[in-house]
Amino acid sequence: MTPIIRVEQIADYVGQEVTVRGWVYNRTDKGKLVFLLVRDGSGFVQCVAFKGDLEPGLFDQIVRLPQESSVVVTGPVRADQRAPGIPGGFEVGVKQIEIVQAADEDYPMALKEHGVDFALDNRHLWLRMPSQWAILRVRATVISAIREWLDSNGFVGMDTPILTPAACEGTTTLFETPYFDEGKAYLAQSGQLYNEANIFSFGKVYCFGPTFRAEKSKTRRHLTEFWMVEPEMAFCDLDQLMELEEQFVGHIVQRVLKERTPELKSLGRDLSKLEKITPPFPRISYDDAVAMIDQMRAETDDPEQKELLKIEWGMDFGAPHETALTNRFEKPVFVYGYPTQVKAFYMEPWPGRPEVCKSVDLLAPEGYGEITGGSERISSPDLLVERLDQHKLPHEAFKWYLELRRFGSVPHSGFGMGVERTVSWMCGIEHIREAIPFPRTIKRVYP
RNA sequence: UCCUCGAUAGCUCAAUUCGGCAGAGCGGGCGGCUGUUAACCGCUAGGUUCUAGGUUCGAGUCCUAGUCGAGGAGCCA
Repeated sequence: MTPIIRVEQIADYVGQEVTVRGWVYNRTDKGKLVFLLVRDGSGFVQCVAFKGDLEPGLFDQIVRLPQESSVVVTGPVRADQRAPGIPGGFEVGVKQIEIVQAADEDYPMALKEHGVDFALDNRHLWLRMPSQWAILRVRATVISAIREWLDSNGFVGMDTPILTPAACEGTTTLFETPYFDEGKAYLAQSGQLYNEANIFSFGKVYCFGPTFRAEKSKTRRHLTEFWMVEPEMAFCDLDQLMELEEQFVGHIVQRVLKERTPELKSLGRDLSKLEKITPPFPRISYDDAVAMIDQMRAETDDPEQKELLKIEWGMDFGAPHETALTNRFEKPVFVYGYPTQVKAFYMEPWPGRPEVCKSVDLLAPEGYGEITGGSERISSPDLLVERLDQHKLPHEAFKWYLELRRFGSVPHSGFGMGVERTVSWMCGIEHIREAIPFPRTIKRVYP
């Protein structure tokens, strides 16, 4: 019996006869010779058919086989440097071919660049293109690496609710939905507050799921529905948080490199840049970061840059600031100690400097910007009440959250990491919408 | 919410500073080719130039309004 193989393992079958099941991605016919580039989900492999090797009539069908036709191909595997594909360098000589379905001839995705609108309208088919296939394979590995590292480092996976009663952080806009007799519920934009409850039972936890933000952001870094992993730890301060984050991110990058090199290469990613991503990561304070940006602003001659890089102590960083800052580093860089006024209500103040809080963002290199945001949380019940009042947040909604500080409060910290931004950085792609199978943006909920 | 840009064949795009016959490549169809890499060669079909007005002898092109989209600011992961 001929083994049915996956293309990603084809190197193990050189010289053997195998069966490959998949779809015709491209067809090139040259008279009595035809090349089919077949994808099977695990890779792309070239299948070569000679007219003389096949039953009369069958070759004529293959020559006319439309793109995306489903086929079962059987024949010997050969190593051949000329053969394209992913991983490439191998081909299957066609001895038998079963045409499961000859696809319709009006398949809309051409083997070349498409406009954004067209590609997104056809996302259900665009997913079949090698670039999208490669990116989403990297995404799956990023997710797997996230869970693997947390699960093997004492974290307990906790699912936090997606339907929530109110804003976790009062600032951003929420999607709302009717909720029986209770009035309205809101789609979660973070599981953090629930995780702060969870740590008092489990010590170290993480939640991982979709989050929703009705922000009217229209940039290459934003989705309205995106995936976020949020670890939270009891007995953890800001320094320990940064140590943990760099181990975590380093692990994810190295595992992607180990398992997804063919995919990254097919995307044209510069692997040497990722190979450098190992702990420790540089750490700079917000104060120093402001000074660095101010200096860069003074050094640039570009008037547009000068305007974009305007900064004063107390302002949050915009994308241009982050990009300028990270361009100075080859690794992700921690920026810690942001002004209290630009951050959420629950962040622990810096000892002796109430205008600064114990927050930290991790900014990815090559212009990819913020991939994690975290902080040490306020552990004092009195201070937390004070902050709720300052932010004009209702005590009633936060009653349960305040109780966490009354029954065994401890220093604790956590962060959130955006999966799509991380995947975009790994893959070196331009736009976050390619880092999720079916992107949701302010202008798109189809398909 | 603001700024900038865009919309022409199924797709990607042309169509001359300054208005004058609607074009090419890919994809489709037909034919050719035993090593193609988004193959190549020949033939062929394919158009309400986003919508509505306006200027003009004449508008894809100029003007007005609108629709849709893009990426940037703000906000954020």
